[in-house]
Amino acid sequence: MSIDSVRVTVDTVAFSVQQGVLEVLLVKRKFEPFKSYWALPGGFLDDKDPTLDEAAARELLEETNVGNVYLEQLYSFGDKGRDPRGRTVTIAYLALLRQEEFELKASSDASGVAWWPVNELPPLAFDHHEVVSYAHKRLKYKIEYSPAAFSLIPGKFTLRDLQLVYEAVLGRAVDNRNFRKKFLNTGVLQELAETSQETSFRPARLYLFSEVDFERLPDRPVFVF
Amino acid sequence: MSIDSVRVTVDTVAFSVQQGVLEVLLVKRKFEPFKSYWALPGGFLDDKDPTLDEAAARELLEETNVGNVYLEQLYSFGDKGRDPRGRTVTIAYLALLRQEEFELKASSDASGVAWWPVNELPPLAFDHHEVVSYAHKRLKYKIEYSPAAFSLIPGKFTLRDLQLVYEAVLGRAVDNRNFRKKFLNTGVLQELAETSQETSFRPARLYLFSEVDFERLPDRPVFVF
DNA sequence: ACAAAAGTGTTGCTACTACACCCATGA
DNA sequence: TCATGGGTGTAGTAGCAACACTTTTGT
Repeated sequence: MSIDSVRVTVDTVAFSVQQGVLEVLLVKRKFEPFKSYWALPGGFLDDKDPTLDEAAARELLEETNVGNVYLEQLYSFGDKGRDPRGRTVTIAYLALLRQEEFELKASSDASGVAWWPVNELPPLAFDHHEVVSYAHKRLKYKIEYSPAAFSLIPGKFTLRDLQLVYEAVLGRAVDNRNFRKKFLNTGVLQELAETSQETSFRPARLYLFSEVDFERLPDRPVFVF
Repeated sequence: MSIDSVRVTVDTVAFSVQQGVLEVLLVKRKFEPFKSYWALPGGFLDDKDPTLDEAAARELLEETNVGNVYLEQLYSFGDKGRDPRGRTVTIAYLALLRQEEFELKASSDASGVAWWPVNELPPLAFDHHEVVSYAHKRLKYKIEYSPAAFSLIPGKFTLRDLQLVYEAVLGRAVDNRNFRKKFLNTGVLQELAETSQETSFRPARLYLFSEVDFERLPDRPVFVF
């Protein structure tokens, strides 16, 4: 048994939607292995991290300056040979956030941080392509029965904002009549008196997501369209 | 950073249904920590294991003599303090099987192996209660949109067998008229000419699960009742 | 008046729920 | 003939998909 030669990292697939495009947060590696490749933000589990979730949050903050976001554990990857330095188990996390809320800042062991459209990724370090595609698949499921979409839009949003998130994540158009009807019927949207102003055309009504009303829904609400 | 002090184990929550009762496979620990407590079968990731899945299968076979079963990764647990020996990350697996197909055999570092009803578990080592309850929750979901239930019954089965599995896993009765109707309509059951004989009352028709027909179903078929 | 997106209603269909009784068999 | 599960049908309802046009606003 080679217990002590196993290393554990915690990496995060952070998604956001920008102008209708689903994007992933990547950092550019400054050191070997995979020097100058783009990779998921993450790093070694530290014995001081109280939990894996906190380790993921810590690494994400250190490497990209993104903090205080929705994070959930995704899957663990541990095939022999996925890291040339030796046996490495990576616990992957999923994060959902709004780009506008953060100013990206690379850590000293990276030469860059950037958002990349999930459909136009550069070559990635390790098996990070596989990790991203697993995360994307999971997000598609999540968005259909959880309030995950609301982590990707501002607190006050229009129905269009919400629909754009669904279309970006699912990768297909949805019927907007049915979309609105269905979402308004769920009762998880709180209509505001305000309207969005930034447009040169008809202003749209703003809504809030109501967490409490969401909790009142049946076990597995379905937001599919 | 304390990279080398992190240990990785792979533990399995193996479920089966026996006479309408959902049961979990446990081993009795022979050594400290938690000596003589019951625990999930599992052990340290070995550098020779090509994948985590294979590590889980290997440990399950070594510790209980159960092999060649449906296995899927569940979740990773890594809170500080969950193992008194030091930082330990456990990658938990879910297994589904039929008790009749295996003869349990404890490994030399265990003093027993047994099936325990999930609702009457003894005190467990480490945070294994949490792991089991996570696995149970996941199984409830899985059974509703995947053919997981068929891993818990023999190849040839009656609709009653199938219904008992759903009731055991979900922990509630289901309407048997609707259950039959719905399942027969999915088209994933192949009716056989044979009937089950072991009863002292009316024999029931036997069915086979058709994997190919299952693949033809929509993305997320729903077997909920 | 034009461009752009906001917003809305109806119809047909499918699929779910709820519910109660007769049937076949072995002992 | 009795006990036990095997097996079936219907009616009401809810919710989904498909589909096109009018409204509001800024320029």
